[in-house]
Amino acid sequence: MKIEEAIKQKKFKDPYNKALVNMLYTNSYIVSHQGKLFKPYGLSPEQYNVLRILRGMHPEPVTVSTIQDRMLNKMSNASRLVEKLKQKELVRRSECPTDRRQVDITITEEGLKMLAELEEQVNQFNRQILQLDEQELDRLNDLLDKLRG
Amino acid sequence: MKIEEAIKQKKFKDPYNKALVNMLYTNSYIVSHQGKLFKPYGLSPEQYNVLRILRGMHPEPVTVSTIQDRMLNKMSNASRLVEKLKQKELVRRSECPTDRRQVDITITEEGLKMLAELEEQVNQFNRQILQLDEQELDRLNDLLDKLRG
DNA sequence: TTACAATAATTGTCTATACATATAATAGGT
DNA sequence: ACCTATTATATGTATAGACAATTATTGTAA
Repeated sequence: MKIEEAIKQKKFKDPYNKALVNMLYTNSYIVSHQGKLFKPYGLSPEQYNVLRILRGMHPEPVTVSTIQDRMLNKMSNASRLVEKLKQKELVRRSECPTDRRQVDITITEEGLKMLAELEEQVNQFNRQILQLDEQELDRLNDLLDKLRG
Repeated sequence: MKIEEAIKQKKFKDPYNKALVNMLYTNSYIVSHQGKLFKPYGLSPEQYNVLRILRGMHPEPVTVSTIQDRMLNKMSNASRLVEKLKQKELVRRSECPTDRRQVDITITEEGLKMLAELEEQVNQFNRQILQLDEQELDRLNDLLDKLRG
């Protein structure tokens, strides 16, 4: 469906405005569906992302600031997300031996198990939610990379 | 900057995963900059969007559910956003004469004035934040429209 | 070594999203 | 007219995003 129909706006000021609106709308479309996928597991999309980051380094621990660096949303609060994951026993925190300011975060076995359970569903979801073929995905990735300058 | 560098992830499972991550990351990039633009005016991006919707219909009033329909984020809470705008006297609420369940929302003169002040800044912002030429913007719009199926 | 700047993480506050539920008014069928 | 379903809006609650401020620790330079 064209963005004009989706938000019932016939005209846009210029292609810049249209593309910006289209980005925001499409993101909201993706995120709202994604939320439903993770909900049965009691995870938010950002919590899932943090688990992915931790698994990528496992069994090495990762500091909170490194998590922050790699998060999709740089402004979100890694400290609090980690706290939520810890309450669910999906991650472990320990004082960093070389720098007492830092906190080492490690994914637990339960965390890894949850990711494994989600793996196939997430792959299917990605294919379903993005109705593009591989060539179009490549073009989209290029355009987004260029968009950010 | 390529998405791989931006979030320091060397590889992605497949192009679907990469495009999804790229969408989320790029959206976050846009929204965080957009927030700074509106902040001096005490508006959030969604509040701005609601004002735009109301201006589009002015001087006709618009019901809360119509606003909801046209919002970029369909899951957000139009009722509360309108309440915030009313506190700033940027919109007016009045009972709909033909259906007492509905509430007619109209943008005030102050609301129109604020939009007018923002107009040029927003246009410049859109051009700055999207580092693409017009042909690329068209392609991006097409891909996003197709993406949503 | 002491003083000050820089860094890592946490906490507080406001706004917004997501979603469930509540309240009130209207529409439709009998 | 009456009952019920639907619709429009509002409200409650949990999570998250944006951003300022705080605390604790480390680095650095006089």
